[in-house]
Amino acid sequence: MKLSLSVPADFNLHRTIYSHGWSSLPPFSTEKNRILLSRADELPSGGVVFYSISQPKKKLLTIDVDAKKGAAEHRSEILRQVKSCLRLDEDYSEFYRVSKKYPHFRWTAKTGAGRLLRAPSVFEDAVKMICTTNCSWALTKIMVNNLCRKLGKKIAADIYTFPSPKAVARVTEAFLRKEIKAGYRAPYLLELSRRIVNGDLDMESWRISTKPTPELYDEVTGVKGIGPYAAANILKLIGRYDYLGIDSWCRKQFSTMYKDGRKVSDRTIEKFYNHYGAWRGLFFWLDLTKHWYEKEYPF
DNA sequence: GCGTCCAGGTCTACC
DNA sequence: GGTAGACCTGGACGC
Repeated sequence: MKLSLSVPADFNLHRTIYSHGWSSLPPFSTEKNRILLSRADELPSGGVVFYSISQPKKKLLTIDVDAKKGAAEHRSEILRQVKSCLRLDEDYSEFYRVSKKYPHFRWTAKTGAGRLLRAPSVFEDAVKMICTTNCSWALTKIMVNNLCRKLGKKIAADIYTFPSPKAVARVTEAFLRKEIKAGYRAPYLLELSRRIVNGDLDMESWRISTKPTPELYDEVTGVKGIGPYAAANILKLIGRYDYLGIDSWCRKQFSTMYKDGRKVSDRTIEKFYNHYGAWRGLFFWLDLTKHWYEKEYPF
């Protein structure tokens, strides 16, 4: 089954797929030499699907739903998931208007950069974000792969969905430590999942929250295992760009770009991007990753 | 092949 | 409010 979806004129699938590392973590996957994003999904209705997204025309996406790898009849649900992951319902015209004021950032509007790929659920984004903390990218990939393979639903050979909060909540801390390789993050993942299942935590409401960002930031950092770095990046995937989310890679990259490799404090970096206002987190990220598209993606 | 060391973000205890 | 140490793993390195 093939679905079509019209997209805003400023949308660029290539830029969104490679906006950060999510496209190389399951249940997302990409293909070498093709601008194509695939995903295995367990839909809110319970159906499982596998689909691939391409952009044959500037204002049109094609979604190829593989009928052999899951039920293909969930048309509206699939479209809703794709729109959410690719940030198609969000308006970036204000961001591009601001970016045009800065010669250093005029390229963002010209290339359609800015939409950061996200998962259909905040839960998946949050779990993955915790799995990026205090470890190498290689270990993040191992943890997320294990989560999908051992707790997700199998769709086809080597294709699994991301586990639901319920699926994570029913395993033990020892399982998460040893089988998923989450190590000391295991109690964080377990508490997060169990709080969702018990109804103590409604992460999904963060995407539609009208709370001021600092208030939401406090709520996000209130979840065990989510500190300043993870919270800032989760907020970016919600559409709030007030915080930078500086990690060791960002510090190094900033230092290389602007300080001849000298050590820099986070305060210096924050001051550097402060005048970009509510969009500073997005300017910060696009600035540090601009070279990816000219050289090679690091994930 | 084995042992040691280091990097990485967050939490907790302590000052 | 700031700081030190623990947490855990993979990878780099030396032997």
